[in-house]
Amino acid sequence: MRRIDMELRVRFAPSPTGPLHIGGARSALFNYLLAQKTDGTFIVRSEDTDRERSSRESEHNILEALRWLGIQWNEGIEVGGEHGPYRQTERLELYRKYTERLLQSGDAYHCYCSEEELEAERQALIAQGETPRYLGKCRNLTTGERARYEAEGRKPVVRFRIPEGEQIVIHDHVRGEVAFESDGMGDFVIVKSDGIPTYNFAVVIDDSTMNITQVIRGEEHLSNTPRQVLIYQALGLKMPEFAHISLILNTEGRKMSKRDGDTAVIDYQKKGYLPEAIVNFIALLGWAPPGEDEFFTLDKLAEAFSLERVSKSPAVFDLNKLNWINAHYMKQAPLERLADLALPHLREAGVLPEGELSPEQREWIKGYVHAILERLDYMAQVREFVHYFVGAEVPEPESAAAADVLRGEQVLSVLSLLADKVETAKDLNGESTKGILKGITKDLKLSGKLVYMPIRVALTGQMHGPELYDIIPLLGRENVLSRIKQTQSRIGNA
RNA sequence: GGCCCGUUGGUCAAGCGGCCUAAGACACCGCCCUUUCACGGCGGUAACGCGGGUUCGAAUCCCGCACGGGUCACCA
Repeated sequence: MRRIDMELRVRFAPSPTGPLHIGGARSALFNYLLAQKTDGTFIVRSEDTDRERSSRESEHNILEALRWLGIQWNEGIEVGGEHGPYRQTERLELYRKYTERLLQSGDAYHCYCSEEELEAERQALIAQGETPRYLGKCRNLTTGERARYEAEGRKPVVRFRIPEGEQIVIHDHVRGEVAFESDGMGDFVIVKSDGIPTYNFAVVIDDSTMNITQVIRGEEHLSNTPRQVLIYQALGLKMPEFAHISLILNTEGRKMSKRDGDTAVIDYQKKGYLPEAIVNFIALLGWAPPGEDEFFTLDKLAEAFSLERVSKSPAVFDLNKLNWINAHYMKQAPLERLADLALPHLREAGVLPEGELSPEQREWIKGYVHAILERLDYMAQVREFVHYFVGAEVPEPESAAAADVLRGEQVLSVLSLLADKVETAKDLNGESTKGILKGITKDLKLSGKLVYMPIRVALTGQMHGPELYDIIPLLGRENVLSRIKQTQSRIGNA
């Protein structure tokens, strides 16, 4: 066999009717990984035959999401290649030719049934406890009958003629051999009355003409595969190999749907998750690495990936684990990058102005992110900590216990000494703050607890939180003094 | 409803007939670290859906049942 015959060609073929979902991203990823691993070709095309719901905007969004994740394609939309065009609506002429062949050979025929007629047939079958399907009313129309329908102005669809009594066996790389009987299938529509092919037809022509060697897609396509196989056979086309990967479920064990909250890649991008964390996480849904290691870059994934280790059972999307993985990558990321990521969320929180930032502001963001990094699962959470670090106002003590801390007899002297030291400090930074705090315990001969806790509550209203030597410099001299003053007067009034 | 797929701890999963008195990870709980919390370290609780076979031996193979899911569109 020549090299060219052996080259692996895989594809991701989303329908541009919405954002890229987590499940779609995983399908794309698995295809991409296999192509990378084997030096094959990864193609992205668009299945936009649903004119009602498809949009260029969605297509663009999906492509952007793939790029953001780092999933690159070397052939297809916006990239080009020898097998284009890569949008189904731009390939109509091609489908027409194949339709003609099927019509000629008798493997397909025109059907003039109206929606009402079909619906009535469906209901009747359901009432009899049978599989709702098309029974083949128009299978053998005479020319006269056809002419009469045409005269009525009916626009026909083209249906594929399902052979009787045939068994279709699919060799699936994930599921093994799966057998279907042709008898339960009705003749299905391959070309709609507006001349646009349906998915099951177009996908066959595309995969075939693009020389796809492996079709890796979601399990929801498994039941449709025998229909596609029949078309390959009728047309005498070479069939790709199949691999159907299991679905991703929500916490209730059902297929992830919009109602479960964040199901699109963009949702996570907006919340400030890192793309490498998402990739790592979804790779682990339905695929198990050979060793103990759980952290994989895209390159490492491509090295380690294989269909043999893809599991048959569906996986539940576990946000906890995503968060853990994301936190891991955040701790490794350069502070500059994290600061950029934090920026939009801090703006939204109203603590940073729009427009260009001063170098001091940039430094402040870096300091801030650094101070709270270990408590973050994803970047949008930076908003939850601003009250510690921003503003002249200190929140009321969070609890009775916190209020109690401020009732200690040493508190007022601790606070006024702190105010003195902060006011006179040459430079307020982490180091100098440590010195100040230590100095207070020394000067007043107090235990650490009697110093640190009241200061914490006086400055933040909270019993817990980030290190004081992070809070104080970031808060800034004025805010610290103002917060101290505020607490002092609260104590005085109590 | 017919057809198809699946079923190991709460979750992701290893396991491909003896190495299993079933690995690892997330979550949870406890302890340690930290003059707070978090991070980190150490430890713990927790699973082969049920019933039949096959076999000297089954989480692993076969059959049935149950449960979950997918599909049966002029959606993809």
